[in-house]
Amino acid sequence: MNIQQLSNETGIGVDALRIWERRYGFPAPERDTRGFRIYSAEQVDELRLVKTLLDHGRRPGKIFALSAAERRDLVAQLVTSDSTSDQGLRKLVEEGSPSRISAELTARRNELGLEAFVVDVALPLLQLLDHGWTMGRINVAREHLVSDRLEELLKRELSAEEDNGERPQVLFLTLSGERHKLGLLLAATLFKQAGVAPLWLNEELPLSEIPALADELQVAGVALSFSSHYSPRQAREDLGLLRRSLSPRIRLIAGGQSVHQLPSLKDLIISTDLQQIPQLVKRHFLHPLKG
Amino acid sequence: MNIQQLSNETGIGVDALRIWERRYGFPAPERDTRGFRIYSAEQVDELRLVKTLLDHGRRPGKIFALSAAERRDLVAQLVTSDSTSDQGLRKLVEEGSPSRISAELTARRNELGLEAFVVDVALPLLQLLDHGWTMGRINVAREHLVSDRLEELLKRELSAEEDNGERPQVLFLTLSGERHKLGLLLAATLFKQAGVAPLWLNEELPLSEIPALADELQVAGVALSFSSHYSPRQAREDLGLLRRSLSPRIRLIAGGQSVHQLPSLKDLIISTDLQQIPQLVKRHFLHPLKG
DNA sequence: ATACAACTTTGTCTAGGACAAAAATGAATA
DNA sequence: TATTCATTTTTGTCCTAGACAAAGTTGTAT
Repeated sequence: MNIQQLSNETGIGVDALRIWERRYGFPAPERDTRGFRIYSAEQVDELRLVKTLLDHGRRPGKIFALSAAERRDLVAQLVTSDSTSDQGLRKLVEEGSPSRISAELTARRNELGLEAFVVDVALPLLQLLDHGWTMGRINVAREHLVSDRLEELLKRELSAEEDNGERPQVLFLTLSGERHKLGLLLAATLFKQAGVAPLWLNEELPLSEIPALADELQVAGVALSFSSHYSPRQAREDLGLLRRSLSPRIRLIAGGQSVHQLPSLKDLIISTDLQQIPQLVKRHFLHPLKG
Repeated sequence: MNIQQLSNETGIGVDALRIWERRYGFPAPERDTRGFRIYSAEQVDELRLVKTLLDHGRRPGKIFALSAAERRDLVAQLVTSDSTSDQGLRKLVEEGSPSRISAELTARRNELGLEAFVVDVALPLLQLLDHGWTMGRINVAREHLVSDRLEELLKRELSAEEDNGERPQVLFLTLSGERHKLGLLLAATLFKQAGVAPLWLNEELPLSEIPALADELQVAGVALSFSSHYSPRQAREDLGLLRRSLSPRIRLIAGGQSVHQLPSLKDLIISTDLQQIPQLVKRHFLHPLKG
């Protein structure tokens, strides 16, 4: 695998890969006849672990000071503890066929109702996927297979017709560079359940486009999420800028890893817990004066 | 805008941008205090046009020999869909509300049937969006708003239950780094209409994961698309590698800009025309012995 | 404990060079 | 005239190595 492909697969920049080799001597790929780097499958796996550690806030200097085994242990420690006791769910993730997965998820959704499904099935499922993937228990393909079925189900819920037409509209989207959308999708589903009309924008949008769009669509709020891939600093800066350029009557809601320990900004709603979304919606959208 | 952002927006590689400046003196961006390139909005627009010309087969040497006005004229000439006579569609793109867009698209789909809808509405719509965007007529937000509604509709078609269970399964996906999925989604819809059972993977997948997945799912084929953002060179290499690592009985289908002028590989089906998908499916999937 | 200054780490940019692959050109042949 | 083949030109992706601001860490003084 060449350096460009590796960069695509891991999300680590080409320049970073080269300078790590210069400074830390790792990764040290083979070279082809032209002197071009060729990375082995083992190096790719190793770099995936490195990326996970980076996403959890460790710095390269520390990471490369560890042995491969120590890195593995550390990752195991950091990744959300694998305490999901739902064996059915685990089995589904590890070996279910696409149609089995869809069927099982749909069955659970109907049995539990949407709200309980999101909190007790969808969220644990995401954690299971995340954990299984970083530890190498399940491969990327498997992860996508499962998460795509969940996404399909949730999107269907989102686009289903509602009873009345006078709900406040809320725009759900991610900024350019933020590719993790499933968490936000869970939130959007709960928002809908709680009484708003979610408008889901699937594609990432440059910050500068948002104020005009929100204005044009006359939404009551804009909800964003920032996964661990997004630097917290950047998230804070973006949210500040967005708050200032957005009309004051439009509520701004942020969620996701990178926003958990954010010093709260003025007129910014931070949502760290899916379970509190119903209250959040009531307070900020349905009975705004009582809040 | 810095060089990395520009590269993301235009799909032109960072190295290409720098070497064009070295060789042709264009683009010649301002520099900040550190000597870093800063591209102006005009240069970004200009480079979008350049990219369009490249995608139409012109070579940089020729492109940069032209004046800005000549380039604009040439693009106007080359871009097909300005001739889309469907004024309703154009108006919808430029000023329809999300719900209006969804309603209109659904109405047309029901009126025309799926096949005609894809060919006569969805495809022209994509071209209209692409054209409007390259010429600066519509902004990113608007483009996403419209394309997301179309995506929603098509996904619903894809996940709708079919009559019988014995269709050959085909896996639809894009490789890591390829983010344009709508063209492939149109194709998948037509594949379904023509009698295969499409399995849509929404998230990009590393090449190396595909053979095992295809095997596990027992699919009859794998379909990929490569937009103009994907370098044709890379596309060819990837397809060659995939062909070699995929079980020979699994058909491999490729589509998209970057694959149009590809010297045909052995045992690779290249699909450049949506209209021919029904025949393609018949020949390769339904009556494979007659082909 | 908190604030501030000094130091260290890090990734993204810079420049210019090399070279294979693709495209264009030209010459020779059918 | 059309087709093949060899040569030349064009082109983008990789290479090395250096610079520096921004982010993170440490140490000191309040």
